[in-house]
Amino acid sequence: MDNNSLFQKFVAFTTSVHQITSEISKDVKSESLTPLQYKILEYIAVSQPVTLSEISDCMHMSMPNTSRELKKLGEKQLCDKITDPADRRKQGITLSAAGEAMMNEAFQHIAIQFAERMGSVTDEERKEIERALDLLQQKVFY
Amino acid sequence: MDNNSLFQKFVAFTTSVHQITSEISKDVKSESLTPLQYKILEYIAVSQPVTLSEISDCMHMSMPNTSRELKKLGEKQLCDKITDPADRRKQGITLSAAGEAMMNEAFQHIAIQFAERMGSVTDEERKEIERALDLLQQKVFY
DNA sequence: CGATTTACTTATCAAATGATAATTAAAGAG
DNA sequence: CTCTTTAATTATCATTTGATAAGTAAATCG
Repeated sequence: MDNNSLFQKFVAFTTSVHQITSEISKDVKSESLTPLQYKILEYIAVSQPVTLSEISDCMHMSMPNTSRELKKLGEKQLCDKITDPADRRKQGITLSAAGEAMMNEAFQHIAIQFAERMGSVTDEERKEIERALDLLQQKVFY
Repeated sequence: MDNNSLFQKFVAFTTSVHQITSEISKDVKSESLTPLQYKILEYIAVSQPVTLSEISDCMHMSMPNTSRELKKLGEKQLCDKITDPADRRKQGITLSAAGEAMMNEAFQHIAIQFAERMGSVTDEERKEIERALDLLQQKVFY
């Protein structure tokens, strides 16, 4: 059962990834944002412009709940909705300037934590790590 | 800024890991268990025996809330508490037989999903993947 | 055109989770 | 033996999140 030992490693690995990412982005959550709202902003940031339905699908939440949270984000001036001229039922959602600023700051903060963690890594190791990330992303986490 | 491109990869990678693990373990959640309760059981499963304080620390939840959830898990007969004879304030928490059974089934299910995903991977690739997992766990997600 | 479907909204309710204060019992310090 | 600290519990409340029913407006179908 070689496959089984690989699975063990997979489980241990994903557990570590969850733990480390949560640690790294622990105090990123701007007050005034719930965890869910932060995650939605994160998703918008990397996928914008995006529709409500897409958010609903990708984040596994119902349309009504998605609508509610997005309304709150809109009220907080963190994202903009633009009605799609080609299909006026759809709304293209993007980060507002304030939203971009907030997310930039958040990513900045995460980047610093990451840099600290990577601190004493040689160039050679850095390349190895990069190759390993590519490999796993391609063969396992696609 | 070579470090920056590595960071980009890191973010993309961790996002993928979260997405794939959530997909793989999507319908594992036994009804009658809340997500939090499932995560706690998962933690107990890999770290048992464990104290309440440890769960509280590692899962970033307050003692009262930890106590509440553990009480529920106890009522559901999924875990046992054994008072530490050396320090009778502490409780060693383990999975009950039923808890073990449930978690075995859950892991089994995840293992199958994983095997499907790994399906057409050669022995050589498998070894590369294993090395990549080891490397990243050691240098990044420690 | 009328009927149906799609994208989204509003309202409401229930459950899950987070936060705090107060309490108990055991252990450790002086 | 007191005093303090530690581990855990109980009770309570607020907030967050999930689920469902019903409604609106635009698009599409026939």
